[in-house]
This record gives sequence, C-alpha cells and structure tokens, in this order.
Amino acid sequence: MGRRSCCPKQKLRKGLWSPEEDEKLYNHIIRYGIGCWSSVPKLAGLQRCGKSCRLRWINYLRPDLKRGNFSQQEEGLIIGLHEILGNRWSQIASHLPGRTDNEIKNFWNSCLKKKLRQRGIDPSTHKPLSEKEAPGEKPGLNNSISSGSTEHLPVKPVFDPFPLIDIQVGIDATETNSNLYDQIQQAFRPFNQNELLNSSGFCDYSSVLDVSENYGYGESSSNSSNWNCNVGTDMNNVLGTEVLNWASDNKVDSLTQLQTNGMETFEGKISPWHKNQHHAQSTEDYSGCPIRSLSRDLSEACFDIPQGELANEFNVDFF
DNA sequence: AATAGCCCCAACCGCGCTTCT
DNA sequence: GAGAAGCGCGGTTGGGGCTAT
Repeated sequence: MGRRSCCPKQKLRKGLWSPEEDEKLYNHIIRYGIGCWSSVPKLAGLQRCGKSCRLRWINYLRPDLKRGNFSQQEEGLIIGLHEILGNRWSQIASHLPGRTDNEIKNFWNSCLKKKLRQRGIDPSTHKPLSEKEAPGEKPGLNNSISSGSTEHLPVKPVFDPFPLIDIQVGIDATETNSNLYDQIQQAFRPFNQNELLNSSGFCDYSSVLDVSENYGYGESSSNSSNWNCNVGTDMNNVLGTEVLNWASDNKVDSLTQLQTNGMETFEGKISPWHKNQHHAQSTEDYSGCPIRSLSRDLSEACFDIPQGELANEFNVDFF
C-alpha cells in the first residue's frame, strides 16, 4: 500500500507547541478522551496533525510522566535492557514507568552512549572496545555508569508546574552498579509482581480499570506508553483515583524489579515545561498559561504519595 | 561582549504493522 | 483478498541554550 502523508491538508502548524495549544489538547483529552487521533486536532481546535497531537500527549502532556533526571538505577536498567532489547526504545520504556521512549532514546544517544565509550565499552554491542580495556570487567554494566552522578544536569531555579518528588536516598554512586551485571543475570527468574509492588515503593495500580474495551487504547500506546490511557468522559473522575496500569510481563520485568527495588533517586531537573518555557519565552510571554495549574493538579492527583512513605519504602540498601 | 561550536532534546519523518471496510 | 485508514516505532533533524575562545 502506498504511503500517505499524515497531514494531507497542509496549513498545519509544526514545531514547538505553545501553551495555548497544550491547553487545548490537554483539555480536549481530559474531557472527551482520545478516540481517534486523526480527529483529535479538529475536535480540539488545533492546527496540528493527529500524529503531532499524539506525540505531544505521549511525550509531554500525559499526567503520569515522571519528570526529572534519570536515576542511576534507571541508567543501569536502560543499559541492561538495551543490551537485551537493542534499540527497541518503546519496550525499554515500558519497563521504566513514567519515562517515554523518546526521552530514553535521547538520554541514550546524548549521554549513555558517551559514558559507555568513555568506559571502553561499545554501546551497540555492550562489549569492550578492545581486549586491552577493562580486563575482567563485565561489559556494559560493571563499571559503566557509576560515574553517572557526575553528569547530572544542573537544576534550574524555576517554577515547576509538574512538581518533582525531590528525594535523595543517598545511594553510593561508586557502589550502586558494582554488581549490576550479576544482578541482572540473577534477575531472569520468575518473580511475584506483588512482591515488586509491595517492596519497590511503586504505587499499586493493580486496581486500575481496563479501558481497552472502552476506548480501544488499552494496549500500550507505546511510544512509551506503559500506562493504559483511561481517556474518555470519565477521565476527570478516574484521574482522581487510580488511573495507571504499569504494564509488566515477560522476563525482562525481572530486570525491572531488580532496579525498582533499589529505586529511587528522584533528582531535580528542568522539566519539559521549563524547556518549553525557555523556547516560548524567546518569542512570547506565556507566563499566565492556565495549563500550569491544571497539570499540577493532575500530577498531584496521580502521584499523591507522601514523600515520607516513599522514602521509607525505598530499599536503599539493595545495592 | 561577541560569536562560533557543541550539546541536548522536542518534534518531525517515513516505514511497517494492524485494523477496518 | 485488497486497499484504505490509523497507529506505533525508530531514526533523524533543527532550534535553542550553554560553553569555550
């Protein structure tokens, strides 16, 4: 079959999204759900193609996105998963709740590849670049990321409409991944998901509604979409309770468990919103954008977890 | 202070797959 | 069964910020 443009009728906007567009898309999805992406822009009053709307929602507007630096556990998990899955970013993302494939892909290309190379590891094969390097070390894992803590992005002192849970659990960077390779090896064993939920500090989303039959988007929306997007007319209600359902099946989840047991170092980082603000402010003043407060509310609604509880549940001794 | 080069990442593009008619 | 429509995924790009000179 022939390939068609997703935007046959041009005149559609491209490039960065303005807060007004974000608000329109956000409000539309909250109110009516997604339904058919190709009809979303028209119904939401946007001069965008459906594909662009979908991407914007998945990568930025979804209320369940985790916003912040990748923790060292996440780094290790990404590297481990990449060794197993290759560039299947959506599959990798499905094991990192709140992370998008785009985010992981960018992180890999801009940061992790460099780190691995600096450690003498070929990022594509996860093997040493040469025999001379790192004798006796396990490729790609053992020594690859413990120095990651030195490359954290600077925290910018700007208002964040998507509040981060700013917890430092004090994992020793030099030890964090010292046995990661062995742990990953051990991780490929059956495990009880309840154990993960109970021990990891994750929210238990087990009671989440299965929306697939309601809206046809119950399956991973992929591009990261480890959440079942419970969109539709009930969304306002659902968002206030439990809306997320982290997919977890197949053996790779064991690896996830390995990492999430050690979770979590939430670190301050400039949020996508900040970045967009930077972009936007170059041309327009969006300081009064109403979606700020809206998103904040939703973030809190979805992750209403007392910080103390989180801190207590983290098994910081795991590594 | 100016600017050139680098880096990061949001967003786009194109292809493949699945579902619908 | 064939074509159309829609979605998902991975690769790529371009713009803005940062840093070095």
